[in-house]
Amino acid sequence: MPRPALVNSDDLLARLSFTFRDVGFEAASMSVLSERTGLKRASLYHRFPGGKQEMAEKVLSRAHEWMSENVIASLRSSRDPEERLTTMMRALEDFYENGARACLLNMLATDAETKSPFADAIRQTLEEWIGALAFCARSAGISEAASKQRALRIVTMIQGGLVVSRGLRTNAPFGAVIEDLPRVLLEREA
Amino acid sequence: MPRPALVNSDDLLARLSFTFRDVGFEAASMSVLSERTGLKRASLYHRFPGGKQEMAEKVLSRAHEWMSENVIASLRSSRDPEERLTTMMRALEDFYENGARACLLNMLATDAETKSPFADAIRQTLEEWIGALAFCARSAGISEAASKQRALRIVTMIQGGLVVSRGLRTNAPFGAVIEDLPRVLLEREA
DNA sequence: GTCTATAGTAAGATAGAC
DNA sequence: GTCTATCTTACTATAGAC
Repeated sequence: MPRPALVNSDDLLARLSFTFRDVGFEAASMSVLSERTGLKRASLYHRFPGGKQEMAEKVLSRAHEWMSENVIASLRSSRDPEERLTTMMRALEDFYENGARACLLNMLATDAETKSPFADAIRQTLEEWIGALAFCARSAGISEAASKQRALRIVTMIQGGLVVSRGLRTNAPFGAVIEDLPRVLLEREA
Repeated sequence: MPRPALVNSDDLLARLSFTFRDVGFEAASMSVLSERTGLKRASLYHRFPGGKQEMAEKVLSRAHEWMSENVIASLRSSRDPEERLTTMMRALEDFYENGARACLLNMLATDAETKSPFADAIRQTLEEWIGALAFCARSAGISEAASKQRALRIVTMIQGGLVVSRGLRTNAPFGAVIEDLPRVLLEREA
C-alpha cells in the first residue's frame, strides 16, 4: 500500500489554481507556489516536471473539466431553461466566490502577438461555454441569431463583472451581473 | 537650448503603456520595457528612479488624464446624450484598437489580499467613469437608480468585451459591446 | 540624457540524500 | 515523494564614462 502524499492531487491543483487566479502566471513564482501549496519547490518539480507551465496547463485542464461538469452539462440538459441557468449561476457564485476570485481565463490570457501555450485551451473553454448558453436560449424559444448574441453577452458580462469587482474591490458588480443573467438570456424577443 | 531626448516623454509613456497592457506588470521586465521603448535599462531608471512601479504609476496617471479628457468630459458635456455616448464609443474603439489591446485597469489589478500600489488609482478611474455614464443617462431622462445600474453595466460590458476578445482572439465581442452601448444606457424604461 | 559595465538578488531548474 | 543544497540564468538596480 503506497504511502499517501501530504497533499493529494486535487487539493494541490486547487491551491495552484487559486494562486494563478490571484496573482497571474508571471507573479506566481515557484517560491510563491511553494508557500501556497505547502510543498517545496523540488517537490513541485517532481509532480510537474514541466514546471510552472505544466502546472498552469493542468490547472486549466481541470477548470475545463469543472466547467463541463458543473456548467455545460446543466445548460445542455433537458430541464427547464431557467432552472439550467439558475444552476449555472449558483455554480459560478461558488467558483468565483461572489466575485472575489478572478477567472483563470483572464489571468492566463495574453495578447495575440504573444504566442501563449494557453491560448487554445482558453479559447476552447470560452467557445464551449458560449455554445452551451446559446443552446439553452434556443431551447427556450429564442431565435438562432439572438441566442448566439445573448450567449456571448452573458459570458462578456460575467468576465466584465469579475474585472470590475476586482477593480472596485466590491462584489456588487459581479452580483448585479448574476442577477441580470436570466433576463439577458431568456427575455422574450421584441 | 537643451538637447532633445531621443524619445519624448509622451511617446515613452505610450510605449510603456502598450507593454503593460500587452503582457501585464510582472511580465514587463526592464529588458522587455527597454526593447519596446528603445531606451536602455539605465536610461529608463534615469527617467523613472522608482523603476517599474513608478513607470506603471505614471502610465496609470496618464490613462486617467486621457479618460478625463476624452471620455468623462464628453459624457458630462451639455450635448445630446446619444452624441456624448457616440464620442465615447469612438474614443474607446481607438484606445482599445477595436478590442485588440487590453485595459490597463485589468492588467494592473490584483486580488484584494495583495496590497497593490495601483489599487486606489484603478478604483478611482472606474468610479469616475461610472459616475459620468450615470450622469449622461440621468440627463437623458433615466431615473437615478436605473442610471447608476446602467452605468455600471456599461463599464462591465466593456471590460468583459475586452477580456472575451482577447480570449477568443477576435475583435467581434468588443465590437458587439460597443454597438450595444446606446441601447443599454439610454433605452426608455419599462 | 544615454550609455556600458557590474553589483546583488531572486528566479527557474536539477542532483542526490533520506 | 519530499526534502536540502546547488547550478545557471534573468532580473532589479546602481556606478560612472561620455
